[in-house]
Amino acid sequence: MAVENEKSRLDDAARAGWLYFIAGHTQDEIAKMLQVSRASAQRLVSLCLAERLITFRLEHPIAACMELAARLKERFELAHCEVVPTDSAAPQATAGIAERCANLLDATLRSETPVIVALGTGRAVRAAVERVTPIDRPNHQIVSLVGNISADGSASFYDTVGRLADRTGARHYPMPLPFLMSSEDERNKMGRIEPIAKVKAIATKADLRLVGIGQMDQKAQVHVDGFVTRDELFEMMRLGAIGEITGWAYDAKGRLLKGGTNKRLTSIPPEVPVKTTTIGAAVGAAKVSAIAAALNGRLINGLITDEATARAILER
Amino acid sequence: MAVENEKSRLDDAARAGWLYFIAGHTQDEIAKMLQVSRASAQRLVSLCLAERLITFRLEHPIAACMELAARLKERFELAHCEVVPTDSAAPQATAGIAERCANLLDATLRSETPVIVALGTGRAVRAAVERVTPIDRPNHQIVSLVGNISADGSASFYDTVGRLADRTGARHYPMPLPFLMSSEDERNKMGRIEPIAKVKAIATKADLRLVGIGQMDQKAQVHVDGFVTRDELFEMMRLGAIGEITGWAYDAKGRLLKGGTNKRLTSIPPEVPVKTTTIGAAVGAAKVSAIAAALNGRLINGLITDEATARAILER
DNA sequence: TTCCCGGCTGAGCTATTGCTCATGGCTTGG
DNA sequence: CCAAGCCATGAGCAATAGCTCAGCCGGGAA
Repeated sequence: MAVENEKSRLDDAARAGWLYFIAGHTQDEIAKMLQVSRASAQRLVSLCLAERLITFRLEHPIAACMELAARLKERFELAHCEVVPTDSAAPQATAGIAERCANLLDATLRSETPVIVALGTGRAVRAAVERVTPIDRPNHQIVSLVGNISADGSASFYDTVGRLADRTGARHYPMPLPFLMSSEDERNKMGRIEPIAKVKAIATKADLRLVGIGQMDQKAQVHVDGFVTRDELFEMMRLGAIGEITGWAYDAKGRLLKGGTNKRLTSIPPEVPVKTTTIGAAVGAAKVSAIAAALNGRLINGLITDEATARAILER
Repeated sequence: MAVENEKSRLDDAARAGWLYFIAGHTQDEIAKMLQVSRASAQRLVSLCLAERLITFRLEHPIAACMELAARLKERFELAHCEVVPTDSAAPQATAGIAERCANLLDATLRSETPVIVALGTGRAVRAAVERVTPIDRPNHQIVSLVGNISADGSASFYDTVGRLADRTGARHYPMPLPFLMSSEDERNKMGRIEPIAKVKAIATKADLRLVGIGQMDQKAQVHVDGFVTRDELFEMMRLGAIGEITGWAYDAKGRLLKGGTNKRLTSIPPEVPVKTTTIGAAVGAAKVSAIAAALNGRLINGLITDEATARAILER
């Protein structure tokens, strides 16, 4: 009898679910049809869901992305995660994630109360800044996490901070230092001088950090862009470097390396474990290890990537 | 650009649909996530549904039944249709449909305002009456559509009207006539006498008619039960009889036959096309033709059957 | 350039849904 | 047989969703 009742209850749940989701009736109508109170009809619909009698199938590429994002968020305890469809014509293209990053920046900057946004390196970050909707927010602050004076003394091409400030009217704080100093000692000295200390102080209070993630292999962006030499790169790789964020190299477990260029790096060091919302933006098979390491080491607590990369990270 | 926008809109719709149906967020939350107003989020969810980006799958035997019922209702313009799972152990069993018929009777009889229920023949109808929940409704009326005096003058075993009246305290009107009279003339004469005319008058005003559907083959219930002889049955079959409702034989197109036993039948003739809610209750492969003909001929505007039978009717 | 049109948007209202709580019937164990 | 406890029920309320309407924006024609 108990089993009988149970079965008939599930039958009714299925009926209610069908009428609700498939036939599109209201619970009131269903209640009348099944000769029960509306409250019971509601319970039946709930039961149908709870017992997984009904399943939803979303036939759209986006569905897989949402699913992956949810899994990444869960697995790495992320505050934010977005996965965009992979552009099959150009799997490395940053356009997709840049759009999402821009959207995130838009959302953050839209706030009327002053916010501080800190920016790192990376093509995606740069592209994102270009896509930010112009808006007038003079009380916001944009701060750079990396030195943006290149070796020859000119302002770097990567003047993302300036560009973003242009678009928002926000005060901006570029880091008036070379990417690398000539020695650890010199780096430490520079870190103490007033303008640098001020930038650091602001960066510490950032509400949002948006950073690129670089892999440390022969095609490492920091090397390609001429910030580190071939020898420096190789040394870091020998020390176990898998990836870098704002120049800070870390190993396969996401631990910042003690030696090599990290000693002379002027970039603002990542908080470990991260507390501020720190979104990593990166795509591509080459970056999978670097991204996974950053996630594991809690160097970032947010990720914007594409479907292929997300899948690869989860399958490791 | 138009295509671009369209695509991105569908992407958002898919995202919204995923977040709503799969992740279970509210539209308010989704609005915040997607940086749109709640109204827009609602539109996106609607769009997701409208564009059939999302589909519902109900993994339960009942789902197929609901689907079949909906198709039957549509196809034959039925006011009411129910399909129950086929009892694979006993495909002819009327238990399933009887339960539904009883439920329908319960619902009808529950009304406080007086209703008139008319009953026909059939095992399912009889079984349904037995399952009706007792309730006190002295102002309802239960009327028989068929003569319930058998050839030997005793009250028929099929005294469904009396049984139902017992359970409801309703006034009841059995039809005090044999199933068949000896001649057309006699039948017509009887039809005019006071008590019979009164029963007819009440039956005409019935709010609900619940009838069985019999097939006209060698195992026809009307013959098995001894209401018509073998010869009479064969004659009706020769005249094209496929099925019968309250004894009234009809052909494959659902047209009532002019000759044979129909001339001597005391049952109240079906309205053609039917206006009163008239529910046919029948299951079994043998009855498929008879049911289909009744549906096509608009002899009934409601059907309670099982999955196998429903499927067979629709596949004809 | 200006005007018009179509479609999108958000505000605000109403319908629908989800949930809580008090009640009562039913089962289980003594 | 009775008592205790469990679960289902329906009323009523708070949250959520759906819809209408007026206004706005962008694109195209004069």
